[in-house]
Amino acid sequence: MGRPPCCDKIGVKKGPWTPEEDIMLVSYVQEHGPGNWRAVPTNTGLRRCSKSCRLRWTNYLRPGIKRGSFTDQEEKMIIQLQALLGNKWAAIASYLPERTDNDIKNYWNTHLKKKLKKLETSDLYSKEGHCLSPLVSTSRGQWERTLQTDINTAKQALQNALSLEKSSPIPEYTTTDVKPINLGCYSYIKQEGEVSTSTYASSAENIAKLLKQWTRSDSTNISEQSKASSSTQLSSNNNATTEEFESLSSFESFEQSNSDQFSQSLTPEAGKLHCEISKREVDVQVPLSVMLESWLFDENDDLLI
DNA sequence: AATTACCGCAACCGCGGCTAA
DNA sequence: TTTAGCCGCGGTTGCGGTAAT
Repeated sequence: MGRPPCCDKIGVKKGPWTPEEDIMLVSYVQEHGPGNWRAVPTNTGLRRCSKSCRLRWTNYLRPGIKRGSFTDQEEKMIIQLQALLGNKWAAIASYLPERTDNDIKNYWNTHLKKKLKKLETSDLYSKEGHCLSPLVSTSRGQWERTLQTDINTAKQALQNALSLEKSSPIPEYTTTDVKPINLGCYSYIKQEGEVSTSTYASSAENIAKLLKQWTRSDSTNISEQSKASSSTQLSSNNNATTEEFESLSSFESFEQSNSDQFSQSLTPEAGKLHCEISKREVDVQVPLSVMLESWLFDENDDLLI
């Protein structure tokens, strides 16, 4: 099936986004909310295809995206969720709402895959007598045993991660952890020589301001628009703005709005976990770690057949 | 100092699911 | 029922930065 690419129209721009384009896109999304992407290029005058606009928003401009290096907890979660779900990056990302699926996918491909490969070949690993990926198993029975072990391993690792989190909470995401500016845009600036770094910074601030105003003035609409924010890289060079964004930690609404879609794409195990999380989030604001813990250590868990 | 190799990340591409006409 | 178009996802590519030689 498939369809011809939407981006081979004449005059459609490709490549890194400029700050100006970012502002145009953010302004539009503020006004109309995310969605109806096909209308974006027409209504904004952006010479980008709708797909590119959506991607730019979801992977970069969307409020609440955490940038910088992954924490140990995040890393462990990704490893175990990957073992459970496979390369379902969007589903995995739903458990790490501050990370985009693209980020997680990149991190997996560039770091974790190698790490696990090393682990696989190491003596320690062979002593364990199992592997994290069911792909290496051939027979169904083998696969099921592997899956069982994987789930147990996942639980154990998450238990460790969560107990770690209790004793030493996940560090606050400070401005020092954040790249001051986007490298892609920075490279554009360097290449084109049209605008200086300070100009970009000012543009980034503008975007942050736009987002700030949006989240303030339209707070009732935020959940409907499936968007909320905690902090954003775009405001990283503006401490006051960052703090304001951190106070708006309502990614749960975003999670909730996509809950059904995510659940459908998950395995029964992960689906149950996800539904459980979603359900509880509706009732009360419970920390993710507590919900995970609850699911992980539920003695009546009937999924581990 | 110059060149090469590798790494990380943003963005693109193609496909499948879904839905409305 | 068929077809066309939109959306979202996963895989892949391209490019800038940086470490190694």
